[in-house]
Amino acid sequence: MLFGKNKDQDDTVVAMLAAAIRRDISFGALSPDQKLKIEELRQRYGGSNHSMRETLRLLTAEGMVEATAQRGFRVTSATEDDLRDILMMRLHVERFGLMRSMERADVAWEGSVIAAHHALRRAEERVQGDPDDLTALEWDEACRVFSATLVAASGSRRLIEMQDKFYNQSRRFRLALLREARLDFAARAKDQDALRDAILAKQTDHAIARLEDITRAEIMPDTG
Amino acid sequence: MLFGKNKDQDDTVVAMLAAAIRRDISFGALSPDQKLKIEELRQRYGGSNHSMRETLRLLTAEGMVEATAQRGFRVTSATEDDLRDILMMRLHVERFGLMRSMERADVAWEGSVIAAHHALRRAEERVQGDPDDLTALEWDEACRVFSATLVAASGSRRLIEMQDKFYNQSRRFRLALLREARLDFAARAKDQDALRDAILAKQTDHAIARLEDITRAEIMPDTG
DNA sequence: CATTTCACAAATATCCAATATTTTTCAACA
DNA sequence: TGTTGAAAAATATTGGATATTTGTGAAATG
Repeated sequence: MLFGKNKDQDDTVVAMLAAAIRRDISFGALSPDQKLKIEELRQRYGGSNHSMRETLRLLTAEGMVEATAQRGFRVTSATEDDLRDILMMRLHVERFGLMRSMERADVAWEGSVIAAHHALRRAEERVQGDPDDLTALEWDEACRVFSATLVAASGSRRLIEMQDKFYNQSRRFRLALLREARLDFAARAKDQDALRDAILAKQTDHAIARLEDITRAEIMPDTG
Repeated sequence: MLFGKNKDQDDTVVAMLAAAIRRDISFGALSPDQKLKIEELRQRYGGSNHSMRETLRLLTAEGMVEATAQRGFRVTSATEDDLRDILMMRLHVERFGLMRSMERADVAWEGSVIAAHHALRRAEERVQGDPDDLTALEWDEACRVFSATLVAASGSRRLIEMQDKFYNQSRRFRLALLREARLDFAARAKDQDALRDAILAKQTDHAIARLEDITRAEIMPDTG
């Protein structure tokens, strides 16, 4: 029992469907505002009509899909304003979470920050150039883990959940930036290193400022 | 069908079930951590097994219900820590939203603040003593509208949604405080008036401080 | 010619009943 | 005392069917 593995993973059909559709939305295979008809989705992803409905309801909760009564589901729109709104919220959550994490920091958390930063650096080196989808996915996962680690020691379950939710919503935009080669990897490396160092040096204000820099660069990649 | 009433409204079965269960959780008819078996719920509220599943999935997204794979649903637990976490998040969201609203304030918004404050004051007067459920509901609704109004001009759809979500989660605790007569209505009136005045006077810092006072009084009602 | 109306097709929401899978219970067993 | 392994209970998933709503286009109206 002590070493029982975590069985709460993607066991269920609904969870698998959700993962597949979530990924396709993130990669743009399902476009913003696209109508999601149950029958078509079933043909593409499998599952029964009810499983598909439940899946879409789940994705609606995550903000990837929007539902209108009596008018079905569609992919959440992704305008410039949406991007700004999502990243603004994510920054706000992560800023607050990072502050709290730094207040409650212990050695284990500092270790996980270092580890996540290291993995991120490696992933960023690998993803430059012309990455395939798998490399892009690994890079995105490293980004996700790094961001999640920042708030992991905040002690607030709901804050952690919210960070995850907004990260997922921002993923589409981030992958689009990567595809279009609009990311300044040199600047990112510098900011990420500075953020890690500020965290380890317990310079909260400095860390927050670096976090803001990193996020802002994803809102306006061509100006800063 | 099962609920022959208000057919003219756009309410779907799932939405009606969700409203009923949400209310019963808020009022404590469904206790924290209580197992929610589909069959029992169907007997009590009606609906098919799928509608009920979808409803529970919806409530899960709102944080009122928790789901575990292969182990069904249960009412979200409501410990002292949960209360603190929820109110901390709500305060954080409302604080940020209020700041943004005050930056972008216009006459229409100021008017809605005044209106919401007025309705809240009336509702608070009426709910003192030994209120019945309907009065309590109306009071709660006035509280909700007032809080929602604070962030309504923030310009961020997601911030507004988040405020609503955390308000809904905090409702249970607030109604419990009312039932147990642990609310200091005199202090609330004073704080609410001060908050409204600070908003209209565009004293952001002061308004934020009053908002914090109000929220803190709901976390530790007997010490403030 | 523009507009309204209405029937019909498409899509969505819901329900009933049945099967498969997974947990939980509990008593026999070493 | 602790383990094992069925039986029982609960959950997850499916299929097919029906009601309800929405969208569309042609005929009717002024």
